[in-house]
Amino acid sequence: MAAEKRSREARREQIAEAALEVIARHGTRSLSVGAVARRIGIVPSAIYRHFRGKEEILSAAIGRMGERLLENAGRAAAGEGDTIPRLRNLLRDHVRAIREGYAGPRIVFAEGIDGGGVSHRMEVYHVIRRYLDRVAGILRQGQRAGDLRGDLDPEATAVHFLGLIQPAATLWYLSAGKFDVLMNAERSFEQFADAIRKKGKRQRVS
Amino acid sequence: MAAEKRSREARREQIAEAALEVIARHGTRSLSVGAVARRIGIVPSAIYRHFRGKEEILSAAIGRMGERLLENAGRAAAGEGDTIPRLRNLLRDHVRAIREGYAGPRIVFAEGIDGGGVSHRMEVYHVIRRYLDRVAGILRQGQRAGDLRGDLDPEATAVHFLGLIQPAATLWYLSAGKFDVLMNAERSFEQFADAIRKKGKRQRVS
DNA sequence: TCCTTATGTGAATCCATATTCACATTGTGC
DNA sequence: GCACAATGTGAATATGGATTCACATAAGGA
Repeated sequence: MAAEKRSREARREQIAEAALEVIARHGTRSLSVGAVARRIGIVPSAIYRHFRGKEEILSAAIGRMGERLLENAGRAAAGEGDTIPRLRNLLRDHVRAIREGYAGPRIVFAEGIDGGGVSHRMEVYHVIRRYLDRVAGILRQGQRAGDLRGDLDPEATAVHFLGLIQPAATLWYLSAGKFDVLMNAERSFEQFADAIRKKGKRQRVS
Repeated sequence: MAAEKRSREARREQIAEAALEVIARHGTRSLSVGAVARRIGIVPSAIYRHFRGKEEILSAAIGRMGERLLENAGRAAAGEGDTIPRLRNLLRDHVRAIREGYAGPRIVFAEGIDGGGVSHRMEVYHVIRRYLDRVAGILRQGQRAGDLRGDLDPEATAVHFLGLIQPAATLWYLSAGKFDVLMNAERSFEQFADAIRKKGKRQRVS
């Protein structure tokens, strides 16, 4: 039973997407060339027509995952209104992504990824760093707008923001979805918001 | 070159410890029966005299790791004086463990662990939950002592506490130690402390 | 329509890892 | 000292995954 041929571009996209889906569904450790091929409906060796090997697939998948993560943060950065609700919305986006089973949160928040060398770690690291820069940007905006304390360090606070969701995500994955990620993330967020809000500051009307 | 024979008990301890050392040094994905055996200086098949298989080694390693994590939290719980410095000390213990290269943080904070089934995920999950219960206990003590806000939810706040260090740890591992885990964890901690401290409360003298 | 190239298939190869098994050696108890 | 059990060794086996390779087929261009 021969699969339909696809153009190089189309197949590369499909392969990278299938890799993310395998990760999302079964975890990063279950990613194999075979699993990706099966998901698409081709044989494993066909994959090598489009990617030089597993390492290249991983890089493509990480790149994709990173774009989506940055999109989320970019949306929050581009939004209008008071900073804290925007950050809350970003947090909720992450919770939604976790629950709906996207691969990005699983890689970043819970399991890491490794296909044979340091290079993927650095790729994931740079994805996270770029994301944190985005969040730090939002925090700086908030400071300029007078929503947030002027004395907070945007970079370190962005790391803290990431920590509002990471443990909840980890526990959600470990418990196969039983842990209440939303409630915990939001409770943590309220404490965080309390700490970063400029004192005496009321919420601006958006 | 024959290795010295060891009693069952001694060897089991040695194997479990070697497993944690392999993880600490090279990450959870590099754990193999062979790597453990090499670390000890015996052949891989000798391992099966003492453990039924890799899965049992993993369980022993997770158990050990869990005990150490709980010890740390237990020390903070048993300490005296104001709650917030005790939590800060606990946080610093974690940072130290990360930097000194213990396996526990690597498993819990960054990479997870998997040897073939759901069972290890649940083991790690339970380790973390027991740890969080310990931290929640410290928070309750703090509430009763009047150090902390009475309206904070101890369980959710314990999750937040975990989030003060987890992203920093993840980034530290991903960057092979380049990320400043201490500074970031402490900055996050200051915001956290601000949010949970009972208002108008001065630090008790210990 | 024909030819060439791109892509898919199926078999084979290689490698690493987990594990079993038969033999060897050491340590303990009588 | 001897016998037995426990533990270590080294070879073999099984499995899964990554990858290569020769052949097959489809698609695009002349």
